[in-house]
Amino acid sequence: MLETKYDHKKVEENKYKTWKEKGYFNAGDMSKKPFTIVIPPPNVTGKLHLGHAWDTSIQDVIIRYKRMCGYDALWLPGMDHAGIATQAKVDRKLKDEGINPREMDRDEWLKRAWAWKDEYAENIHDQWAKLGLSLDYTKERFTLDDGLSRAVREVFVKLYNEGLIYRGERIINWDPEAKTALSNEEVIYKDVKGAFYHIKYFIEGTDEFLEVATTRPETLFGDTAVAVNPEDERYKHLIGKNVILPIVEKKIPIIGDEHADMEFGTGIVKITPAHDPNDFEVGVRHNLERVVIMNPDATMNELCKEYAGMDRFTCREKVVERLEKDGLLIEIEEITHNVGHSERTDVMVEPYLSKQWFVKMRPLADAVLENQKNKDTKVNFVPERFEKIMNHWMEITYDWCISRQLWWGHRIPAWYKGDEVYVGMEAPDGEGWIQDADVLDTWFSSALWPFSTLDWPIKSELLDRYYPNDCLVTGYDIIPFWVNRMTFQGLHFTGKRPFKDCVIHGLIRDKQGRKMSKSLGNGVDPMDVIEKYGADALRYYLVTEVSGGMDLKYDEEKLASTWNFINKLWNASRFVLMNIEDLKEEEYTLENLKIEDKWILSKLDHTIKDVRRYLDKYEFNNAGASLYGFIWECFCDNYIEMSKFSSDDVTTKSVLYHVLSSILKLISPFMPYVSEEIYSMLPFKDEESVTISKYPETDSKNEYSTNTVDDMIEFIKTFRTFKLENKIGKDFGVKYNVDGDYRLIQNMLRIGGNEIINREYNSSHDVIYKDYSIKVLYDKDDEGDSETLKKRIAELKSSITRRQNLLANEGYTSKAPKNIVDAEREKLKEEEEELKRIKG
RNA sequence: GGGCGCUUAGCUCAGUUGGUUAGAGCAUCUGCCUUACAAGCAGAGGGUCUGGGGUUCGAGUCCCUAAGCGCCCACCA
Repeated sequence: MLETKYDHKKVEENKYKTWKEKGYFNAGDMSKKPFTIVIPPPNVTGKLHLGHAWDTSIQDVIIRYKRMCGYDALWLPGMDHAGIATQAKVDRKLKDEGINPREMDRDEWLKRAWAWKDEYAENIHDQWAKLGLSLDYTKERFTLDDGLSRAVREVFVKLYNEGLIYRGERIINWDPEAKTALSNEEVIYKDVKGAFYHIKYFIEGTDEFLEVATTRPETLFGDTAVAVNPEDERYKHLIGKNVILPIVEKKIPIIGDEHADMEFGTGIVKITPAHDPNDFEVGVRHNLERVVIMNPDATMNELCKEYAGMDRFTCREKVVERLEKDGLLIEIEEITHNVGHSERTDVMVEPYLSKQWFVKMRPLADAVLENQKNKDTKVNFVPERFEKIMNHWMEITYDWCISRQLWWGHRIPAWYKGDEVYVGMEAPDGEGWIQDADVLDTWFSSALWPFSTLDWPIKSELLDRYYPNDCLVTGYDIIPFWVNRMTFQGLHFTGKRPFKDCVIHGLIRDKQGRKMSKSLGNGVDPMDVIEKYGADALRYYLVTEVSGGMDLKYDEEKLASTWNFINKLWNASRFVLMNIEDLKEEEYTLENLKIEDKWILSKLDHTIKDVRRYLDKYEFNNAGASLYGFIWECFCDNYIEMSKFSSDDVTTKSVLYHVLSSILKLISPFMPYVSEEIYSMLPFKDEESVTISKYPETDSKNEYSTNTVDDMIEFIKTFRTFKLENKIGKDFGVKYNVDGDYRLIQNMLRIGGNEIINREYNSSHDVIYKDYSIKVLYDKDDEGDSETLKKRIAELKSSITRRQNLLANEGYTSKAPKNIVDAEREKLKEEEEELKRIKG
């Protein structure tokens, strides 16, 4: 028998291991229709956070539901090598050991990185297990696996041969800490206090100067022109002349270019083509020299005279001091502006001229935009609005910088010999070829995840059967990084969308609404939550708390209340199990149903219908609310109470059994542990585990009208309210004013017998609801109608007036749908009758 | 600058294609140890749905508009 209290620790012990050993999570039943989800691979950098718990819980609910619905459900697990993030962590660890990672042999370093990966992958496995995720580990993948690496090379080589990958010298976002290029998506813009330095650039051979305003005076070493707008009346006559570059004392031309905004600042811009993306474009138009003035670590290089070797920020100070001394500094205007920072290392990104590999995005993005117009082949976002985010990105996207100056990742399959470049799956024959030292952006391999995990480019059974994936679940924050890229790569290489549905959830925030982050220290470890409330509570809370796509404010009180809900289910089960202990399978029957049996079976049927409908639409909050209401209100508060008066009846037992086992199945995708625990204690069952049982289906046999019992319940409530408001204790009498079936009402109110009048009372009151009317006899000191009665009369009167007015309105009766108007008339009639009865 | 979201009970959130008197959990108040559960039960109170305008017989829901909060994208010499 069950303990009186739900103990999540006991319940969640050992079950996962059994499920895994039994192979419940393994896909491959070819007789069934496949349903696939591929997990968003977590980074092997560390622990899973609450966001992962949310993301994976949603997926587990979907996949368990589909599995129970009879699909060959594959949920493929895997992890991401997470290039820059992992490399930074491994480097830090090495530094802590006193080792300079960049002085290590590359292969030695990689050994350390793989050791790190193994360690953290185990952590993640443990956490997945605690969460109870039904992953098919036989198909687990890692982005650096041989197969996936092959897929990466294949894609690189093909895109290169198609002219969609190229190598070029461009201004890229440079992370001086990690010393690597970054993509635009890896740059976070933050408001930073800075200044406009107004500097005099003297016009060659004159005493006149141009007032140039810049936020980055230290880059003047790389200036190769000064631009004014060609339409600018103030300066256009100067175009073609030269200015003397301060400190450097070099002549540079004044050019006319539309990049110079007449309205902004002084209208004069210094042009530094090697250190600013806009200036780079200007440089291309005017054929300007590109002078790189920094080293990869963002210190100034040898072109910067005595400033060489200085950090860029120190250099700025020194240059400003020097300009001031030379009388070239006009003004320092303090401003706040947006400056790019590296997503991973948080250092200020340096726009930097360097040779990198790029994916030419335009044709790939256009293909996505085209495909999204086709209802049958598009990626369906849930909620729909997130499609706009992808489409917008596709519209404005520009070439993707994919090379990273890191060690941890897929080596770029390009080899160089002098000026020759070879791109191929394997190293070219012949002597003297040197492979590109760089690796690919992590997201390059992630972009292939939906099919590279299924053996692509090998045309295997896996790929054939499980691709496209049915569903992808992820947060809206990684649509640009990942969803978009999977979509264009999927389309380009398989000719199909990578997944049919893309279910988007929000971010987890703290109680104040702030994003959870390491720096704020407001993060919550899902393992701590599981320790305290159990995985079932955490899962149910996360999955059902908010509607789709919304952020979730983490609130521990809600977990406590979810725990209470499970405890309620636990105790209801305890009651049922106690009552059906002796129920034999062969006795089980749903014949000879009493009215309350029909009522609960019908309510169950509705719940099944709702939950299925909501789950099919990925509306987990609605599914949760539906289950919660059914379990607590319909089953516990009403049916169980009613059943206590016919507990020896084999039909009652059968109904209790039927409803409980249905509840366990319905809730199993959300709460796999507790449902399993209780299911295992049923006297007989369809399957050895609820995990592999069949998800309940609606049954037209159970479509009974629930009105009668609903009305009785309303009557019971009215009666109780009356008693409470009039402080009536146990001493009162009742008289039945109207004939009818009062059995349930009597039982629930414990007023057994048709008539109880123990003695004379000085007061009485009719409690009436719809077809039921009971006179309550009691002692009362003061006179007059009871509050309950007054309230009901007032309620009825106002409602009747409202309905009369509504029905008198011709616009309403002529334009509103007939069934709604009829229902209105019907209700009016009922209320009028009730009022008449009350007033006697 | 462009776009998106949010604003509903004290708090956290639901609210299907417009259709009774807007719901839930927590919190509050009242009464209960009623043998499944006091982490519970039975009740109660609490909302001019951010403001303004419009469409409609009818608006929390659709349209316009204003405000506050949050996010995304772009620009910022």
